[in-house]
Amino acid sequence: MAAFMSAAAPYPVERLAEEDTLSLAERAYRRLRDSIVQGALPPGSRISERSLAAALGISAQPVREALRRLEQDGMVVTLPRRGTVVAEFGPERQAEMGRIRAALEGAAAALAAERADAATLAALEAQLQAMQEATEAGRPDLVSAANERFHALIHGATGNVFLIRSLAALRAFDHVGRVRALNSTPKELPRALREHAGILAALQARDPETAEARMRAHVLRSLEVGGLLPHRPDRRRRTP
Amino acid sequence: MAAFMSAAAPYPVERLAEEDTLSLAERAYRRLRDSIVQGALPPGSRISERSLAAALGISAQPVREALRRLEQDGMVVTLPRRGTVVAEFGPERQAEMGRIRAALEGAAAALAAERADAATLAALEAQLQAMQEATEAGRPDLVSAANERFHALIHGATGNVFLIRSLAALRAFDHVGRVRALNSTPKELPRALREHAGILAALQARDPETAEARMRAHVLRSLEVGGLLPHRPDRRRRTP
DNA sequence: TCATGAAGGCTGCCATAGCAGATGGCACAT
DNA sequence: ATGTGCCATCTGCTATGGCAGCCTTCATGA
Repeated sequence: MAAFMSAAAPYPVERLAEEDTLSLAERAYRRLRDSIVQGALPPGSRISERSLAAALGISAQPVREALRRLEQDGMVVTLPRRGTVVAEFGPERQAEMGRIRAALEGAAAALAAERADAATLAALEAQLQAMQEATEAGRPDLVSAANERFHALIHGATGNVFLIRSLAALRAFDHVGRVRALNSTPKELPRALREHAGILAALQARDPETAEARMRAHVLRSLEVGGLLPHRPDRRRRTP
Repeated sequence: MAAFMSAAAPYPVERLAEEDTLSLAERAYRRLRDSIVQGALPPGSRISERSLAAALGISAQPVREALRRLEQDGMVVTLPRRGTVVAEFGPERQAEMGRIRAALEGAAAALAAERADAATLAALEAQLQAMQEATEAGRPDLVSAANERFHALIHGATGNVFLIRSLAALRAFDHVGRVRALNSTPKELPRALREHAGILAALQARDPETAEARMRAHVLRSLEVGGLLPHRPDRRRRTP
């Protein structure tokens, strides 16, 4: 049970909120989510509200809330009066979640193109610049951080709670696959940079359709690089 | 507080599970959600865990869980130690949720095209037939019911919990607008029928791209008919 | 040997009680 | 009349305990 005592978590965006002021349920949720995506809690692991609460040193109530959220995210499945188990997500599950994320990121980009204010656009430009410098410096870790912030800014620009929460869960889901994609080939970093620039251009031009298409293609291609989706050179076949 | 005592709920799909065996939290969630989307709890209404629990005749714990889920759905917003309030969702919010739903429904259709089994395809054909007959009989209510089941079948065919839950929340969100769209003009029913037929054809052809495109267009157009999105005759402008 | 069933230990679920933080009003001083 | 500090009262949040199902187990009987 020492897994829950791990210190760091790889999602700097959410760290902005003070760790101490967060509710116990929220902390338990993030901790469990990180433990699952990092493999500390492999699929099939049985999770008991009581024992987990004891391991975390808190009551069973916040733990229960955290498990409920994880269930909504599809990370655990609980049979009533039976137990809660970490869900199985093999490659096909990962691919599913990735395609769903591509769709939602596209919708977020479209909405952001309509209502992003000047400050947000400036912040996006700053993150793009940071990504550029990190790319030239050959620092994939900094690129990854700027990448996360870039997307988080777009999510926030929509002002839609449902979208923000869903995308936060989905991005946490395949965070590991995303950094792996960035480190795959040396050509990957500048390509991601170019795509981000294209997305930002569409946002500045207030063009929802283009922003959505580019963002969607960006996510899908990063999934292919990460090995979660098969490469599809031909996407033009149609049904009569 | 008699609003929570209302009997019927307009989502026949979820009624398949026995009402008695559902947890109190689940029942409270659906009840509150229906009360909100039907306007019984207008935006800005303050909701107290305790008083609401007393009105429902249950403890505060299940009510709290229901409120957390509604918060994830973006229907309520709660300030810590301050209170919970029904969120404001004017036309622009409705439009947002509609576009998000279009994106997710598209993803669901794409996944369903890959892994829907023969039984599901047959069931979809049956619902299409039912929709056809209801259309010819001039029964918009039956068309609406078959419509909901058609989409629910596709959602279930994906086998993705996250997708299923998200779409259930989104569809509950603008259920009223959807029936209004179906009853808008007499040409609407056969058009929806044709679009469904086209989607099913793409599913049977195992063509994810076409299925996604058609489903997405179908949802977007129904949103336009419902007045939630402006009509966009030209969608081909691009950013250089 | 094998079916059976009762008991104990699990599980998630719910009710109750009490906590700290936030709010509004009121008395008081300026 | 206005600013100020205190207190009753509200809120969401958490801890504790007990409930009803589910599952395993082992003694009992045929």
